[in-house]
Formats: sequence, structure tokens, C-alpha cells
Amino acid sequence: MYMSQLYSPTLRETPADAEIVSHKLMLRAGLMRRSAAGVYAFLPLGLRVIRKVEQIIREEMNAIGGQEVLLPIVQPAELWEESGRWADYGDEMFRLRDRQGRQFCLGPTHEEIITALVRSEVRSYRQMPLRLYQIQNKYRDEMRPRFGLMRGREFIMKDMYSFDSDNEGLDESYWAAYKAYARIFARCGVEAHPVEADSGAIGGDVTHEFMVLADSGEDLVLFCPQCEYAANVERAEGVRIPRGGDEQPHLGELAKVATPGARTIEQISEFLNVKPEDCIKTLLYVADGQVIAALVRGDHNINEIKLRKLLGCETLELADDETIFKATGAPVGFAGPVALSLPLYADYAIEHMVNAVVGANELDQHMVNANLDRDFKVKEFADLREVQPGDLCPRCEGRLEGARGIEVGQVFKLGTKYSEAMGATFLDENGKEKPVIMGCYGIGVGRTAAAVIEKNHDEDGIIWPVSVAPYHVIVVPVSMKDEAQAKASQNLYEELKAAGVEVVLDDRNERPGVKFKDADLIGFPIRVTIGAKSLEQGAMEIIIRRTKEKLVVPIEDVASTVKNLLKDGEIR
RNA sequence: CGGGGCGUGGCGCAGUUUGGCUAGCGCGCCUGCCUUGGGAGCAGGAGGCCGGAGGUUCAAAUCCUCUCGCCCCGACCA
Repeated sequence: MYMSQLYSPTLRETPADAEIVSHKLMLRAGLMRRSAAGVYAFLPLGLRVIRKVEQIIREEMNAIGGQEVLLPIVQPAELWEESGRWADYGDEMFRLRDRQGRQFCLGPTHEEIITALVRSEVRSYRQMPLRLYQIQNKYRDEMRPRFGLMRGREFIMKDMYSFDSDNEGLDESYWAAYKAYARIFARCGVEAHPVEADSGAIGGDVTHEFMVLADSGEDLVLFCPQCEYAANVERAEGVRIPRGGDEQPHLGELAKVATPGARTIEQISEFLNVKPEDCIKTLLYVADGQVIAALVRGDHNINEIKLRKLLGCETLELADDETIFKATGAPVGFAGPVALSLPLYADYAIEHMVNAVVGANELDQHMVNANLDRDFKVKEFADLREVQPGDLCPRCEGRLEGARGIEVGQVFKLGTKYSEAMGATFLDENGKEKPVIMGCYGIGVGRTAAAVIEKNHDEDGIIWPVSVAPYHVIVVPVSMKDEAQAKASQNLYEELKAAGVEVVLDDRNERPGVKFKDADLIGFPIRVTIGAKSLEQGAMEIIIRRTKEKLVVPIEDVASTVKNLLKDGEIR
């Protein structure tokens, strides 16, 4: 490809609406352009990167017996009504009507479609395992699209769905996908760490997310430096510490104290000169219409996912001011468990608290020396808090550390949620009808490309790993007007192309600085510079983008040297 | 959806508080000369219904009302 013809409009300045480095660089390097909030057009270089990521995924999916299909983006509402998700998905689903008024959505994911596809054809255990995957655009009307490809409303995703006749089969499918994911991300040039995760709205029990650690990541990951444990904060387990032995703590006398205007734990602990961990946070929730109270230690945050699971409720939201006033007799900020006639659910950490500070259910009043059982009774203890860095590891003696992560993939064991709801059944060896056991395995293609940039760039631009680079090599003559240079670079270009190297010739009549800056910005792994000085000595310069290392190589050896550098899919 | 901010040539911005405009600046773009090892220089030039609609005024980028779009923070999620 000739640079003079390549449509890759680079920008000297960063567009003001880009925040994180991958987004900035994708715009500046001319890989893509914004079309609407969370919707992007890919330009030639960006598309080449996307295609390369897809191809790596494709190869690894095929290697574990995956068969590629292409599924509809426009999906009929009826299928979603069968699974119950037409109602559940809410505003996040792009919905539309055809001219007859029939309802459709733009597929945010494809469980319904694939289950419908399989249920009419798969009738026997003999037809399984079956692993189907697709790579295509999906749509979610995110409340807040951001960070370029990290969180778009239109995004490219690979999803594989597995169908098995028993749990052992599902297990095999799951771990096959898990291992394939490790290979995929490694080939793309990023380290992705599998962490235990919450399964969210998709359903299912066992699930791992693959996280690329980066400060720009939207997820918080907790991991143990001493063992293998790693989990998303949504999932990370709090440790229940057994209550101490015989030692009888001194229980102070329950007393009301005035705390004018102190509504937050911070204000209260400051006002009363106690530590936040000596306070109890009393949070009122409305769960399926029922008001309940959840107690966590003052320095802890509640994890609503855990609370929701404990209650087994459909809807869960923080109570509004009016509800709180009705239930406690006080405005927000003064709720406490003492004499509160609501079901109380408490985090394990509450079990250990002695002489705690709590709200008095009265304006500008708190209580000190509140004690479990004596002053209030808890309906149920559970792991309800959001785990924090520094907390104990649930698997060993270690202390957890925190890091931010970009979720590039997730694997789920779905079980029979969709097959039961939608009637995807088969006959087993004994002629007994059973629901198919499913798994699903997603990778965000654009997000992976963005993560690659987050982890592979410097102040000059992108540093593509060879495996996903839009082109491998750019040949840059210092001056196109110098005939010797023009000819030598054209020759090298032809030679590399004939050898199967993906190469661009920067034939523009630009000053060298401009060409070098563009080459660095776009991030070609290798640049060959052809200038008058080295040509006279019968040599060219090979520059490694990542290291800035410069090799001066005799002209006749340049092509073979480049090929050698590229051999292993990564430059060493 | 709550909070904050921004819409002025392709990109980055000034001008808005205190109406006076023939709307500026840098980069990019076009033509010519010159130059060619890290975003050169000189000369000339093109390009803007100041997001949109109403209103106030002799006069609106600037003031008022409504609206659309975009970004950031938060709740949600891949």
C-alpha cells in the first residue's frame, strides 16, 4: 500500500472529546472516527486491526471445535418474551417496530436466537457437544458510552455458545473456552488475567472474566499475592472471622447522644471522635416492595449484588427519603438498628462489633454503646460488604490487593436457564427428555484492540504487536525527490510485498520529520529508513518501533532481516 | 436518570462577564518559490447561516426562552 493513497487521516492535535490514551490514539492515528455517542466508523487501518483480532479469535475457536455462524442483528420480540428478557432488559435494549407494528430489537447478545436455532434441530444426545460462535455487531443503549471502543453502544463481539448433554460436557466446553481465551489474548499481545466474577443479568453460576490490568479499566479486581485467588469486586468474597473465645468484652451502657447535622459516617465519627469502623451503617432498601435494612460496618461499602442474592428478590433499590422517614421516624442519616421494626440483614463484620455507634432513628440523634443481641437482633448474617484491598484472602492467609482492569472477555456456565425457558430439549441415552446444558463465552473485539493500545504505546504513539499490527513494515525514503532513494525504496517495497510482508511505502512528498511522526503514531512495528547517507554506503536503516533500536543493514540483506525479525509473530 | 461542563472553518482554541463584528489566532488545506534525517521557511489564497428555533434590541457569537448534540463524574454493564 502506498501511503499517498492510504486513507489514514492522522491528527496533530488530540480531539477534545477523547479521555483515555487508546481512544486518543485511535483517533489521532486515523484508525476510526466517531459517528454518534458510542458509535464509531472504522477506517482502513482500524479495520485491519479489528480483522486481525477477529482472525486470532476465529482460529482459536475453530481449534476447540467451534463452528462459525452469522446470526441476525434484528431480532423478533417474541423470542425475548420467551426467555423473559424482553421485560428484564429495560432501556438498555434498542427497540424498533416494523411497518406492521411488530416489535424487534437490535441484538444486545444472542442467547435467545441461538437457543431457538438449536432447539428445533438438536433432538439427541448424539448431536452434542455442539459449539457455535459468531463475531458481529451487537447493540446496547448504554446509559453512558465512553472511552471510545471501551464502552460503545454498537460494538463488535465474539460469542460462542456451547450445548452439552450433561454437566461433565459443560465442564469440558467451559474449560476449553477458558484455555482458548488465554491463548487468544496472549497472541494479541496483552496479558489477560482470569478472575472470578458475577454473572449479572445473563444468568448462570460459574463465570470468569478476563481482565487486562490498566488504570483506565472500569472494573476493580482484587487478587491475592500469595495464592491464585482473583475476583472482580462485584464477586470477591468477604471473610467471616469466627467470634473470639471466652473473653467477655465490656459492654457499655446504651445511650443517646446529640449529633446535630451529622448524617454521614465521616461526620459522625469526626463529631464523636470515634473511628468509622466503630460505627454501623444502616441502609434501607426496598426489595420487591418490602422495606428491609442492611447493616455494614462504617468503613465498609455494601455490595448490592450480594444483598440481592441473599434476599432472592427481583428488584432492589435504596429507599427514598419518604420511605426512610416512614420506616425510621427520622430523615436520612439517622437510621439505626435499635428498636427498628424492619428485617435486619447484617454483614459478618457486624458480629464482632462492641459498643458501636448507630443512628437513633431520631433527627440529630445517634446512640453509643449499641451491642448485638442486647440492643438489637439481626435476622440473618451474610457476606454483604464490598471487599477492599487489604482485606483477608478468602482462600489463604494473604491480604488482598486491588487493581483496575479492562474486561476483555467473560466465560459463563449458563446451565439450563435458556433451554428450559425456551424448550430446547433432547433425548438422553435412556430416551428421557432433558433440557440442553448451555455455556456462553464472549470477547469484546474492539475493546481488546483498545486494551492492546492501552498496554502498548509511548509518548509518540501506538506500538502494535506484530500479530495485530495493521501493517508490519513502513518503508520511508527521506526524500522522494532523490531518485536513488525513490528507486531503492520502491525496490524494497516490491521485494517485501512479494515475500508476503504487509508493507506500506511512504511515497508522500513530505519532509522526513512528518513521515517519521506519522510512522510512530500509527505504530508500524518496523520502519525501514532510506536516506542519502546510508545509501551511499550501500545500507538502509531498520528501526524497531518498540525499542527505537536502529540496525544498519546492507541493502541486499534488508528484506531477509525484516522477515527474520517478524518470524515469531513478535519482535524480540 | 442525577451532578458538572462544552458546542465558533477539518483539528485545537480566543472572543460571551460589560451587545457595536467587516468574527479572530495556531495547526491543517490550496498555489508558487524554497527546503528535505524528527510535525521547516517565505509569499499569496480558500474555507465559518458562531449547534438549531423563537424572542429582546437601532444592533446579538454575546442577553432571554425552548430545543438538539457532545464530553466528564455518579448509579448500571461486555
